[in-house]
Amino acid sequence: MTPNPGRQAGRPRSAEKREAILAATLALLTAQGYVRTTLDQVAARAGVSKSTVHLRWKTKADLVSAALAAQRVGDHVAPLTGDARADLVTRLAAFATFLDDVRGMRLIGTCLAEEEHHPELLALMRERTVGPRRALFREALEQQPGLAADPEDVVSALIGSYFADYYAGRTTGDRNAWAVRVVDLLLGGALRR
Amino acid sequence: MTPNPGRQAGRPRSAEKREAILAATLALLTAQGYVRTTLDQVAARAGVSKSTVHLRWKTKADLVSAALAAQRVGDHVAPLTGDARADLVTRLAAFATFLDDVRGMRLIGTCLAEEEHHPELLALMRERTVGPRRALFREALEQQPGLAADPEDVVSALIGSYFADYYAGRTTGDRNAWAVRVVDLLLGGALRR
Amino acid sequence: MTPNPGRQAGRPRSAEKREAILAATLALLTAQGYVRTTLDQVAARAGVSKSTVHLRWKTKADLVSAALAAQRVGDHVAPLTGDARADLVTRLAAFATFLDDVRGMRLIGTCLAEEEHHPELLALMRERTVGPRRALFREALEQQPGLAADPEDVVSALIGSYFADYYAGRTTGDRNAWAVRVVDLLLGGALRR
Amino acid sequence: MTPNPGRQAGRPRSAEKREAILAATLALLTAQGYVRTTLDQVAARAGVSKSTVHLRWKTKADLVSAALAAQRVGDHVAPLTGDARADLVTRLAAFATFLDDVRGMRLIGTCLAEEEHHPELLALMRERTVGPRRALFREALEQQPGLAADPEDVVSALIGSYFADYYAGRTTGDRNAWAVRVVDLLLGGALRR
DNA sequence: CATGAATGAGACTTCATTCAT
DNA sequence: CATGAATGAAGTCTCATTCAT
Repeated sequence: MTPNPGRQAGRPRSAEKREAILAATLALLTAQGYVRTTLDQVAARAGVSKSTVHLRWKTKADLVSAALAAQRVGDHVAPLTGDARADLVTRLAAFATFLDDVRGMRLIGTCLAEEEHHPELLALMRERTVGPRRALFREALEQQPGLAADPEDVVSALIGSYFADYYAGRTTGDRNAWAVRVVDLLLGGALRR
Repeated sequence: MTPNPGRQAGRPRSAEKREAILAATLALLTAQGYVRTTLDQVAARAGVSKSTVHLRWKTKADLVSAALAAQRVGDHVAPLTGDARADLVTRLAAFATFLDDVRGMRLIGTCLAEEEHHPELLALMRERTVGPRRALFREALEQQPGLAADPEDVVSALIGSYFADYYAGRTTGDRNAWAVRVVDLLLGGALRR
Repeated sequence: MTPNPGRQAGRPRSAEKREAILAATLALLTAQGYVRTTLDQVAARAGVSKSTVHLRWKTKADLVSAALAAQRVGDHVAPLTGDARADLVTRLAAFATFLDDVRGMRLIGTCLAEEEHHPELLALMRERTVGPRRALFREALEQQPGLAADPEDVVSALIGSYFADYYAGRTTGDRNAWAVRVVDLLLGGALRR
Repeated sequence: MTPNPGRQAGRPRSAEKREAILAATLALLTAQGYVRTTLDQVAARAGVSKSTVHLRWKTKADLVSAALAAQRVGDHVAPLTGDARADLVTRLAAFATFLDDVRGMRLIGTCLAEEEHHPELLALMRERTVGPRRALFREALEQQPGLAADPEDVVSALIGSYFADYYAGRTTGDRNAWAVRVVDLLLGGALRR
């Protein structure tokens, strides 16, 4: 009575479509935020019908969650060199460049704005993106001998410098020089010794 | 500016309604973000009709801009004491407490998320809120002799620490202790001397 | 603060539109049943926008309930003459003619079919239509001296004869002759005396 | 007609699935009506895929027609005893009990409601269900000597009493006592002799 | 034969905005 | 000035049906 459980019956789901849908969702999400992103847009951009989207994800929230969860962090991370200061600079510059490129602050903004209606979005970002990213900084930081501060505080100050600059509209052309300044500030402090 | 309360002629209650509408708008904006906030909700919360809202602001974007512009920063700011470290701690703790109380990150998130469709919202926040707030920190910081770093970088790291903590879901009960840690980290650096 | 409670502020709701919407709803309901009747159809037939419908009735079920509740029974009822047999014939013929004209069995069918999802429809029909209609027959019947049967049973057999004929596809051209036959059957019984 | 159960070749399980699908269709039809019954529900309840349903019946209307046509009436009919009154009571009570049990009025309601879009449903009911059922009553009635009324009128009044009671919400616990009352009313008439 | 994927048409509902009173 | 009616555009989700495996 039950169909052969070892073989998949029927037509298999297209993996390309899945990827296309998730990519389209993430792009639109970043550009317009959760509420403005419509399933029509997603379907059109992914080149599938709206119903195909609904076939795989029951609701819009499900789709968006899947798109966020499919994000990857840590591809192409430069390996540690043993020099904490240099590694922090490298990773901070890479982080800033990445967020610049993907307009990351808009996506982050959406998750913050939707915290009331869809707390799972922020939760997903924390789990899949924030956590791994912070771990990269912690890892680099732990190479540093004589660290006297709470590493999490340092990580927050590093990452937060990007956020606050963006929010204030401070633009920075050279991400490397910026990263050097921020890391030096955090490691050495603001005061002349 | 306020209509003479003893007279009947002119436009009675006009200013009250204006305030009520703007306050309702800001509250809803913070709770739900731009797109989810409807004019019906605003009108209901302000105790006026939807048309009354449209009478004063032509579009929803205008209304929201007005609500953001009406925000005030710097009420009840503690005066400087001459002790940069202490003043920074005071102001940072006040800043964090304020954002905690008004769920500020949601409003900020909305402005970031809407940057594509309504860049004026983020611009307004920068002009009316971010700028004045950063000035408070700069002012306190400039009391500090022997400052070797770019003050704007320090301000971004201070403010950004709040942002990054929030985004990461790091919760902090005692805002004062937290501010002490962050200010010490920024002024003294992460390394043992 | 509260607007003058004695006068209606703003534009009054058009009574014509209300009537048109309810009439359109009832007509479509009769022709197609609950589920097939769409708000687009209702709006188009009533000559209003869909939103106008929603302004007055929050949901489709509300609208349909209102349309059913607005039905009237007992307009143009012939007054009693004192002759029970004659009055029953008159009223039964009128009843059958009315149901023939308005395709009443379809509307009844819809309410029966929707009993699971929308029991309020059947309940409304019972309260507004069935009850008053049965009362007309009871009233006529009670004039009859020497009534030995339960009047409600007699009413059910009279009315039910129409239902069963319709369901069986028995067509009857002359509603008066049919009513005479049914009333005689019920009053006198099927057996030769 | 049924495939040889001892063989593997041909179309195994085909008949079982057919029965399961038709039974599921009828059950859902009764519970929800035509329009609300979806092929997904039918397939799920029958334990087959939606495509398997379409493989056998081209459209939803075809499937529903088949399900209605597959209904049987007259199983377990008590044989006639020669006593018309007693046989009518037996059969009327059985009829009422059956409709009570299978929620027959909802299915009937659906066919009435769909008369516009799918007249074949009502036609099928008349042919397969109404006709045979009425024949059972006629058969019992024809045993009665001295019958002065049109037998079809009597049958309609008997059956219709059930319909009208249901439509009016008159509930009856003891179906036998109810049948006695109705048959007596029809045979003897409502008047005291 | 049987399954599951894919789709186009359509339904209900929401909302910013414009009118009429 | 202020209100409530009226509306057009749009959004999410459902479903019968057709394809591909």
